[in-house]
Amino acid sequence: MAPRTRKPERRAEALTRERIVEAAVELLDTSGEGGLTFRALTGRLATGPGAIYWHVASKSELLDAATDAVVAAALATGPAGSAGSPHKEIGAVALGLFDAIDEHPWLATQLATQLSRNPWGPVTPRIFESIGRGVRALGVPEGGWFTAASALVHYILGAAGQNAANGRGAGSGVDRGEFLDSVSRAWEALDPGDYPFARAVADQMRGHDDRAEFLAGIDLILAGITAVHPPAP
Amino acid sequence: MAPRTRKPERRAEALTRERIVEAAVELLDTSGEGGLTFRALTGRLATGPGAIYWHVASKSELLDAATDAVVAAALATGPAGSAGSPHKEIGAVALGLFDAIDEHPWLATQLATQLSRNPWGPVTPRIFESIGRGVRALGVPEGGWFTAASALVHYILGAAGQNAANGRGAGSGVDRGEFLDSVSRAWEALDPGDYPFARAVADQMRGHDDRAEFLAGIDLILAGITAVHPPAP
DNA sequence: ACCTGAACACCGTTCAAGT
DNA sequence: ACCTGAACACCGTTCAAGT
Repeated sequence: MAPRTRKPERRAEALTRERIVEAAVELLDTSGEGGLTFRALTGRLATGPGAIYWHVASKSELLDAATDAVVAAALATGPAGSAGSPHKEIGAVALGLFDAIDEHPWLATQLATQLSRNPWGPVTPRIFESIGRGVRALGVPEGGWFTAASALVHYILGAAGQNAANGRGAGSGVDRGEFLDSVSRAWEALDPGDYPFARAVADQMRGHDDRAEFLAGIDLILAGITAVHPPAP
Repeated sequence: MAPRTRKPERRAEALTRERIVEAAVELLDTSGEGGLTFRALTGRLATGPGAIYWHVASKSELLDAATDAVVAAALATGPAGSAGSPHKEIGAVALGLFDAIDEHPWLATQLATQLSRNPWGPVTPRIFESIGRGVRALGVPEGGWFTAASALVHYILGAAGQNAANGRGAGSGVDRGEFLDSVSRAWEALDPGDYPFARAVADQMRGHDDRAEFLAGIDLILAGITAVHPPAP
């Protein structure tokens, strides 16, 4: 037993970048964005801050790594091309990200922060790739790939951010229906001269289903792509 | 002179919530997101932290107020309905936000943060209203208003966040062409098995124009809206 | 090469005290 | 009602020292 110590893979003791990122994700999931501190991290990993800084350059690098790890996992489900149609495949990828944000609420803010600080980091090509395959399968001519994929990616990230706080009501304690109702009433109470549209739409907002609405937006963009690039007959 | 002191409006000395928000925006513009601290703020306003806390509940409320102020200003240009067509009007609103983020780079992160923390705060109805008027003018039936406006708003916010760092190269010191070129080469160097699409599209990415690409995405969504809701003959 | 942990500079926020 | 400013708790990061 314990013969050569050649591959101590399973040792929980070894401090690696991976283990640090893992612990960071757990802390973020458990205690939210404010929960990730070097104090909490050293406590959980039973080390000092110096040990963490040996593997990771800064807190923001750690956050980037956590974000990348969660996004990669979200995009890895669904073996690429598994869905029936390109349309469905794009929807599946989008919903994968949507659900990841639902499970890891900190991801919305962090994705936005990371993408606006470093828009061309590792996360962007990951998402582009998953969406892009669907775009290509849709029959869009090569010249339109970048624009079509960009539009979808931007929509997905924007929508995901906006819908993040709507989650399954986890933590907030307030019922989602009640919450939307109060927002809807707030919109109805806006100045009629300044906000005619918001008031008119308040009722639709009240009853809307995040997921369905999210997919309806995808459908709208796909319809636009098809209209601009009609499939060959 | 100085007869009754009834309306000391112009006195620079009076500390008001407005003046605090104004100073916060200036600090953010000058020194970036990290530049807004209560120390810097008290220095600039010549007071103590307690004075600021009398007018503002917390730093995050102050950030929200700064965001709202800048967004309101960005949407206020263009007297609503001034553009020729609904299509152009939506484009103008979108570009207004796009440019605001270009001028205030911190706005991208802050918008994303605020919208994912409090998606139904004052900023949302503002943007919805501006976009929504265009949607209505487009002839979309009332039942489709919420979905169409949501799709546009989400796209705009997502794209704006992603493009924020591309600004006029202000601060970075690196030429934009050079920068995109290096990113493009990085994408071309990705694993061919894992990233076929990203590699194929790297060249289009290299030469792309943010603004034009942004508007092309708007066009795509508008085409989708028109396809789903064909205008009455 | 990897880890320890005390120390540093700085932060948001509070609050008793003033006017 | 509005402002002052010292004090508090906490944070990310560093670094001389250990193994």
